[in-house]
Amino acid sequence: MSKCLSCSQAGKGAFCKFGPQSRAFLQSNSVKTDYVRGASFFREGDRSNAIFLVCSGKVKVSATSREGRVMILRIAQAGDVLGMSAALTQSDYEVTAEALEPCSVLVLPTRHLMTMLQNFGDASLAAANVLAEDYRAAFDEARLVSLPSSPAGRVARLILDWAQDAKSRSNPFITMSMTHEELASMTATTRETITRTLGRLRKEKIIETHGVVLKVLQPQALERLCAC
Amino acid sequence: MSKCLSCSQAGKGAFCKFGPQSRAFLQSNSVKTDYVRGASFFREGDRSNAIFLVCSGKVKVSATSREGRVMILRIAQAGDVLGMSAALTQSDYEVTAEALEPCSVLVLPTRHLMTMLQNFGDASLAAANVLAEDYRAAFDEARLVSLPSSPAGRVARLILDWAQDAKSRSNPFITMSMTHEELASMTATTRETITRTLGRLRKEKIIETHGVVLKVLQPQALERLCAC
DNA sequence: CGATTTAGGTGATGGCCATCACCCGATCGA
DNA sequence: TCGATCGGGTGATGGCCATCACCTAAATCG
Repeated sequence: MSKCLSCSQAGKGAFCKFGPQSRAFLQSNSVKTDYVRGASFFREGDRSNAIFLVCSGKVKVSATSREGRVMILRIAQAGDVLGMSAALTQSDYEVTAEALEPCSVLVLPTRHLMTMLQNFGDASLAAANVLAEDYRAAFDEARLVSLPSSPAGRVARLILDWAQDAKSRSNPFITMSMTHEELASMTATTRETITRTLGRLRKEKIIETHGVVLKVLQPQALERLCAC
Repeated sequence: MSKCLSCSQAGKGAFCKFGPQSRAFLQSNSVKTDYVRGASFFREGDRSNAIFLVCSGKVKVSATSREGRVMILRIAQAGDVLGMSAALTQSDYEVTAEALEPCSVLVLPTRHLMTMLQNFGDASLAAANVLAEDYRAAFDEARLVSLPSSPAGRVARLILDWAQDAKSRSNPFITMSMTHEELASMTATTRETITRTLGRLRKEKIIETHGVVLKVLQPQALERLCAC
């Protein structure tokens, strides 16, 4: 695997696998930028003017209602690209992207993105793959929130998703580095319900927690709860 | 606007605006297929092997939980393309596509899609736009279900979205050609709640219905209800 | 170090809505 | 023409969970 020049990592992201031409174009037309924890790349409703290639750090992607209710769509990491949909359709950003950790990012202005897509076939395909990932994240979120019939079920579903993810990395433990508040935003419920639901799952020996580490003891019980 | 050869319509969809080369390729490598009402193009979990260009008819795009709960993602129409994400990532279909009316469709096998994307720049861009639309549909659904705090709020939100849509076609009336059951599937609630909520909105003179035609009398009241 | 903020835990309460059950009218099919 | 099916309407009920309120411990910070 070739290295992603800008990240100096073996990139897994769609934009890390460019050929020499598109890579050179990307390098000379994007600006490397650093964000401190809490800083926003862009906010919901802003006019879109660039896409953001995450080189390091974690990024919270969310949308907010006027009343202040927050929906967390996903947590983006190195290799992910943010703002592609808004840039392609030349519309406002539909989400807010905010650094959860200090982040290093390549910022590629929309006009250069367009040039790149028109000139380099591999870039077009990469853009399509980025959008396919964005779509899956949104679809999974919709599914997570729509299908289980209760908040408790959604929490169960979320834990199951994590478990599957951990399993795919052959790790029996889940590292849950999110606050109850954030979990509530991902499952369309409230902080108190998260606290109580996790407490109940612990008491019923369905899960086990040690600090941020979580272990699933009875996957079937979780599946029964979410029923999806 | 050039005609979409296969639909013989002035196409609005991304795949209706091809140049002569890609259009010819599409024509000679896809198969025109008709589906009767109720027939499935593909079902959730099927191995993906083609994309589907809707030429006429309406298509319900949905996902189902094991327990039978249904989430309707969107209703696709002429010009829309279905199955792009699964084809691009060479994975199983993540949704079920089902004809709500007799449908005429161009079916393009995945291998030909890949060839097309590699050879024609406009096709790659069109694919990216299709994915951007898919993403927006999923995002909007997630937002609709996540942000309003109650089922009644989600119904209000849905009606507001329709109203905006109707307004953009400068039409004061909304044609609601869906059953209460289907509305429930779009708002993650139950048929009874839909019936009762619509009844309440009627009684409070917030909306007015005559058969399938719906008119919003007090948009502000709806916004207060959904609070998003 | 004291003050403040943040994360998490918990009790009380009340309303909403999922569920079950049943009914009615319209449409359809044989 | 008559069941059968489907879409829609409605009552009763009970449980879940959103909301509010308050508390504790830990972290942060001046």
